[in-house]
Amino acid sequence: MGRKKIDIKKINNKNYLKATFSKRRKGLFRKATDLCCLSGAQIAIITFSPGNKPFVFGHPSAETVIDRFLGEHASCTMYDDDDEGIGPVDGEDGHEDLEVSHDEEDIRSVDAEDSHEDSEAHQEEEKEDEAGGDGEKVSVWWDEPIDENLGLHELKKYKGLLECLKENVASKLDEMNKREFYTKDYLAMLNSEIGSTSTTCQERDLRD
Amino acid sequence: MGRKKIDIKKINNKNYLKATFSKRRKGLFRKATDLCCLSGAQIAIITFSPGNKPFVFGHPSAETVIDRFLGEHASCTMYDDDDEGIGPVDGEDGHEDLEVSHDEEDIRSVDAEDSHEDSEAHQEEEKEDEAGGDGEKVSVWWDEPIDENLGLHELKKYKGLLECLKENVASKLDEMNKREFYTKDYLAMLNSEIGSTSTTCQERDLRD
DNA sequence: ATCTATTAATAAGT
DNA sequence: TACTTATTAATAGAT
Repeated sequence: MGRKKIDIKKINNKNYLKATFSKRRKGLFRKATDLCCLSGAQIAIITFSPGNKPFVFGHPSAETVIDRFLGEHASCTMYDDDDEGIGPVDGEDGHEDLEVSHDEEDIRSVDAEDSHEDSEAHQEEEKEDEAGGDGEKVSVWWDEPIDENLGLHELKKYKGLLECLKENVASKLDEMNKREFYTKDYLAMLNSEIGSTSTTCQERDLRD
Repeated sequence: MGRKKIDIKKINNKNYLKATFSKRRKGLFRKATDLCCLSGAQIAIITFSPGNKPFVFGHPSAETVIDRFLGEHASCTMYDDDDEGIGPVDGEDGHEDLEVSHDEEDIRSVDAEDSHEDSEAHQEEEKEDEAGGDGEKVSVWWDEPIDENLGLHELKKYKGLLECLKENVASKLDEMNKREFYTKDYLAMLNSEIGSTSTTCQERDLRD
């Protein structure tokens, strides 16, 4: 899709790599946004750029979707790494037959890149401590640059921690599910938003 | 992008909704695949369709990326004996300069849909027990019957991708080995996989 | 699921 | 990095 067809293989030129990642990442998030809007599906996208900066997209929020995902296979207590079980995700809903029980519309994404921080945030009901204005790299964890030169070592080191986290998430999620997912009136909010923009998508772009 | 421009707003017609979700979800995953291939970025996408069926894409695996994401935010009870700065946020980054410390190449995704279950999977090093097939809805791609209409088209389509992955793995593996990270012989595995099947991608499709 | 007409995304170039 | 434009890629509607 460009002046010239390109092979889908690893790009080595750093500048080209960055430019391409940036463009395509945006395109990917745009696609996700469209899909969410059209179908009401819940989507979470977590990306670690070539520079290892996290960019995350989520509807209703990355955490919500991730929790649901983890919760659906982590119904038990433990799971070693050998359990790659994308488990039988049937769980709670009997046979929704396309019925979207909770149809909130809220799309958000947060990302961070070396020399470019670009966040697209969308309506939300809470969490909005602030973002941005802290000079250049900002502050809220979910909207943070979050960078560290970690590697597999770190990942390994936190393996246990993560497992613990997963457990917590699993139980929390379970609790949440029992209470009904989210009862917030995203829709109403959304409608008002859509009324003016036809899209719930807002985009912030903080250059460094 | 079609015979006619459509508004990006909630689709109500169920059949149209399903068809659209299906098409676009595939498009989204394809985009993610391309982005991974081109940039080597780690990406995880979790989707819950309108029918609440999970579809997940991950490179190197959804869990890997999710864990990394959660780990970086994990501010809970972590017992890190070595302060390696995974800290939530900031401070200062070492300016990774695009260096991808650990870059295994493996793209996988698993999904399930009411009337359509489609899984695209690629190389992996282990994990292949698991049960999952919990009846009819979901299942784990690596433990599925895979009998019905195999998506040969998809398979062909990923042929080139796999080749690309193999290439990447080769170079990355070399780099990795030097650093002690992973010692597994991904390359050998990859080669045998690609060599024998021309594609490591399997696709299942269960109509309802 | 397939097949085209069209629109959308994007590689290069600026 | 943000635009612009020529092309390719994705996909809406129809089969």
